[in-house]
Amino acid sequence: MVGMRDVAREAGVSTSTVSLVVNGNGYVSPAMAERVQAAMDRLNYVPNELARNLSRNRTNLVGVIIPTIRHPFFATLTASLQRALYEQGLRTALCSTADVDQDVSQYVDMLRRRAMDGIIMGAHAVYPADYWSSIDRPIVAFDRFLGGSIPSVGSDHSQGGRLAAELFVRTGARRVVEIGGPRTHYQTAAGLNSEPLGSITIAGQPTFPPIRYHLAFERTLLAKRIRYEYMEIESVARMEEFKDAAHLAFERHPDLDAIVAPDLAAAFCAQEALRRGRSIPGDVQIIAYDGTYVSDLAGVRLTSVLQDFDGLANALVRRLVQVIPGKAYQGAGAADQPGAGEGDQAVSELISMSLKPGESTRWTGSVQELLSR
Amino acid sequence: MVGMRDVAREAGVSTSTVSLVVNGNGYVSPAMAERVQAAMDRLNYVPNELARNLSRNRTNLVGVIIPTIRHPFFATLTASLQRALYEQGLRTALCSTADVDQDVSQYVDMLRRRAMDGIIMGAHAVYPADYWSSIDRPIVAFDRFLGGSIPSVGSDHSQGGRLAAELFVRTGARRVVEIGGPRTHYQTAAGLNSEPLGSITIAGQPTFPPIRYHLAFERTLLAKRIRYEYMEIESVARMEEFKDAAHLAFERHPDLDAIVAPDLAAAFCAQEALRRGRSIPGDVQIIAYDGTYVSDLAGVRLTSVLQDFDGLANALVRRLVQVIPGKAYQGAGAADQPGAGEGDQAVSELISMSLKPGESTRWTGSVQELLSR
DNA sequence: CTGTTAGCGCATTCAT
DNA sequence: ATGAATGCGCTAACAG
Repeated sequence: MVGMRDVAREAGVSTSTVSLVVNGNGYVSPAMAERVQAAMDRLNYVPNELARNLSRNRTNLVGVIIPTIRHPFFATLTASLQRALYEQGLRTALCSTADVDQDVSQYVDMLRRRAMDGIIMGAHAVYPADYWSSIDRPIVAFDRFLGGSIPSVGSDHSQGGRLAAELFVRTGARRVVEIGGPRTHYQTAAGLNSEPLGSITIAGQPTFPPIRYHLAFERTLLAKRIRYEYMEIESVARMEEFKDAAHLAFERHPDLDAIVAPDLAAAFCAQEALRRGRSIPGDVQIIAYDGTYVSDLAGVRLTSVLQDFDGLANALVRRLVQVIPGKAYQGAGAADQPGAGEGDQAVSELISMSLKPGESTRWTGSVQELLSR
Repeated sequence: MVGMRDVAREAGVSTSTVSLVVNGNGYVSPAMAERVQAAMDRLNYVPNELARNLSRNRTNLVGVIIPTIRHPFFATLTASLQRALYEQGLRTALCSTADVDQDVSQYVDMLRRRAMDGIIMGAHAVYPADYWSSIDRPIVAFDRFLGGSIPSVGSDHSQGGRLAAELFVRTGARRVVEIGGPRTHYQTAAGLNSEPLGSITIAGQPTFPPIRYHLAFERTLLAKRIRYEYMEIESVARMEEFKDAAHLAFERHPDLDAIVAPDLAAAFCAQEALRRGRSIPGDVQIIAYDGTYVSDLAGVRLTSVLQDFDGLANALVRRLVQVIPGKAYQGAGAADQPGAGEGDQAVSELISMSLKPGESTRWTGSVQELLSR
């Protein structure tokens, strides 16, 4: 293997000079640069990143921890994350817990051992209150709280829930069913922080895990005296559950006239409705919550409350880079916002959701206004 | 940061002893091991993998190159790969080309610079004939040929195509439409190897890229004088195309009575058929080719010719590990097959496909036999 | 069995 | 602007 010293010898210079031209850091006279470059070409020199990594104590690898990459939601998010990371010169290590049947702690260990520069935590895990903060390495959380000073980014589910609920209110829904994730996740999310479930403010910071969506949705509907039911999905990783849930929703609540559900479940609901001879959106209105490509697979184009995947990814990566020692965020961010340099240092950041019109809900005049929000 | 020498000093031993207990390699007296362990705990020692990597010239990272992780097919494959890799102590670097809008060569560079121990190449790319072999680092190809001695693994599409065709033959299909990937991929796959398109043997090795499926399918049908059309999808990365293709299939061939298509396209076809008031499988039979969870989203459970994702992943990873210097495959493999140690050294390996019964095709007596193959 | 020692390949002070 | 020297933290011969 040809190393830097070989190149140096070939070019008749020292290794440090070679290093400089390889990394384009300090100033090297054009003549020298030329000679070194020629030597590198001649010897077919390829820099060794292992060595560079050890020197700079960095990997340029970020772990993305999610339940399963097979789920379209996480696949979409991961795709956006990969792009956002790449724009910062970072590579993506895929760390799905369910696909490998492995605990999150294995990935955290890699972080500790410096096999990764940081992790983006988007999977469910129950740990003592100080577990995450005690790691003391770059971590950001997606759609959840990991405690104290660990930054987190997520969609503004409070707003999303309200959006969905108001759409149903304005289109005259009377009997609404919500299909959602495990309630235990909500419990632990709030419980570990010793906050009552009803409270949606933690440590003075906005709170965004799905519970907010749930609460905002429920609250808005009940205020209008619309009947409302919650149906729980056990595991996000088992996709068959979505199908069962769709079936059960109609079985248990034959008189339902409106459903909001994660888009995979929403797609199944649409099929179930049609199978039962109930028209969409005449008899049953459906809102897909999330808005991946799946919402187009249902037969009808599903109206959806969609998450801004690119926005989420950008925010997550920006936050992560901020906590990686000696790393600066590249591109539009804090720098060009005068005075905003240290502005958004709140530990959590909310990315707003939007309404994507489809054919699965009615569109009265008063609904149009929701779209422009 | 506390390093090995600190631990050594604390335990009153030398660094090499510490190294031995950390890695559990050589023999250390239990007493020593105990003392070292205690020192490590006391000092909260965490080994630094960057240093270990440099020493051993290894990353334990494998790049999985695919077009896009958003596509359910590649998501499913990637999930299986991640598991298979993890079982060999390897981590997964996600390298999708379309999601990042980046050339494959960037990832190959990482491989060259030793940022990864190897790559699994599952994306389309056009390079000169000797590009891949000249890299001279661990590479295996998925469903394609990269030239000379680079191992490749893929589904036995020849068998898969025959399976689909024979099912249609036996259920009396008369007018069949196949929806498939870009023909240019076929062309280059064969073209670069200077092989006529009709030939499906390259360098005496079995050939498996999708062209085989295509050819086997076509051949079987034409032998029975069944009318047959091919519809091309331009880009695998743009999922809307599947929807358009489904629409076009019915538009261009109103008299079709059987379709085989990648499962996303097949799902759309099912919806399109139902929308046009054509019953499934009465008027139109549909076979989903691939068999990810998507084939269950169509409303009817789609009959599918499915790829053995775990089998593919295991084979890919086994082959890759074989070409990683100084690395041995863990678990069931060559070792316990007496005499098979060096047995399957053919450059390409075919994983067989199977038929998954569904509601989208008819099931006559003579069809049952196909299932047991 | 354990300690000593010499790298792994590059970054990066410092003098010059 | 360049070069010589030192260190990153660990592994693996080799010697004892």
